[in-house]
Amino acid sequence: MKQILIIEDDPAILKGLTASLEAENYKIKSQSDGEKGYQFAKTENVDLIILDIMLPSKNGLDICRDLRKGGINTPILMLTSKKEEIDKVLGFEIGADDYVTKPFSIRELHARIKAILRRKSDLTNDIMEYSFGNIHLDFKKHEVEKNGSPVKLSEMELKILKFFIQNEGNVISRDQFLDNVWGYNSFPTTRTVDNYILSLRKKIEDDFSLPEHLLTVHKGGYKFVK
Amino acid sequence: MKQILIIEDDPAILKGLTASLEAENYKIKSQSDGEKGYQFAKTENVDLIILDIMLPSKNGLDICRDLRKGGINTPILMLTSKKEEIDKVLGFEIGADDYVTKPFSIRELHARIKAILRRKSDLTNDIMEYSFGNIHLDFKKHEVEKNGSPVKLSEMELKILKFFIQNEGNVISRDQFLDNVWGYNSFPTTRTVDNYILSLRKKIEDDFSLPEHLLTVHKGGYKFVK
DNA sequence: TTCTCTTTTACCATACTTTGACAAAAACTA
DNA sequence: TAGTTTTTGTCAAAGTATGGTAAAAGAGAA
Repeated sequence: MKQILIIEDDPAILKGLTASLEAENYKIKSQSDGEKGYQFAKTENVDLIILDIMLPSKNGLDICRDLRKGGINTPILMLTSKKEEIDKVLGFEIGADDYVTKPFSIRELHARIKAILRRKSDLTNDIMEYSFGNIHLDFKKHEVEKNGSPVKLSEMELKILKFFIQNEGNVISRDQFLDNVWGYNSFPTTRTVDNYILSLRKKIEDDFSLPEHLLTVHKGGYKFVK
Repeated sequence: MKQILIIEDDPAILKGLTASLEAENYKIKSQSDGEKGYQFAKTENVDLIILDIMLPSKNGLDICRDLRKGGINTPILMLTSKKEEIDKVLGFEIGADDYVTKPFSIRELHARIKAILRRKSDLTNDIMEYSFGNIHLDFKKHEVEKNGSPVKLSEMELKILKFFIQNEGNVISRDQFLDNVWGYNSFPTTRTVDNYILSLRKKIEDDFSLPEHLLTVHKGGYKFVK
């Protein structure tokens, strides 16, 4: 079971968070004071730290930065009140992995937690390059080649392809696509997914009507094979 | 079929919601009074609660918090009128799983409902791979092999086989199949089951007329032996 | 504006699901 | 035991849902 450390001073929030996350099968530890939380995070081994920006005695940003300085790479998820604050949170300066701005739903929080944990544990998540068939992908450069010549993929198409690759061989339902590629705040039709599959097939399959890599699984969704 | 409890005092909204969600194949129960809704939620077993924040006699926030305090973890989706209100709604303090702000589209609501329900059911992970005789199954990849070579099973066939495996050795009546594999919302003939058994036997037995794994139990149903 | 990317819509083809008919087997009757 | 009834096996055809596809509508950026 994954362990999560919550550093939060508001007892109401802490209690609610703890209950919700325990219900999702995480083991929760908590600290309500910034300095204590920092010490705890430094010494104890947890899988994820949820950190409120506003804290007594040592604020969240400082904790985060100091942990990173001290070589602690435990993933950190920040709770912030205002959108503006987040600019600093992410990136090198502070080093948090993700953030949610209040108000947020448990669903969103949990989705982000899962995403962070997955990212950390799953090497395929930060694939930068990948090849299959006569296709070569460079996610970093946002470049795709088929038989050596460039093919233009849109942002969405690339994301979908990446998700395919991360789940190579497994059936992925249209809803899974919507959840994972589109996220929790947009709700296109499942048919939208079909259309992306179509255009991806046209771009990367030799014959889009006889796909070899992006296969349909009737009543299941799609799956990618190398 | 998933059951949803709607706690909402505005009859117009309630009626609309009920109709829309019933059309999406949910079973709807409703309460228009806060206190009654709370009692109902506490005693009856539903899969999801949709809760308006503004209610007579006991408001939505209180209901939500009290349910959580009482150890009830049924997912809750809040309906709020103004963005501002949700500050408090948030999972932490109150314990709702998600929220939508009015006005909202049915499609969004439904997408969120699906997402919440899916998340809950994700936790009950089941068999992903299984082998018996010369058959190997991979439910995640949706692949079946007999003697190492691939066999095509439809979604239904796979579900049935899975149900067989989950009840290995036990006699399963045709009605049990219909209830568990088809669900409570479709009513095929029991003959339909026979037909699936037939096609499964053809696909996985060495001699479909002398089955070794999918056995007939006269007057009882079928049973699976490894 | 135009251009590009995203999403919806609608129609069609196809694969899957279900039904119905009849044959075969098993169980019951007397 | 044979005759009758019930249950199951099997196939082919009908019915339905799902996916493929193109084209149009919407959204957003340049």
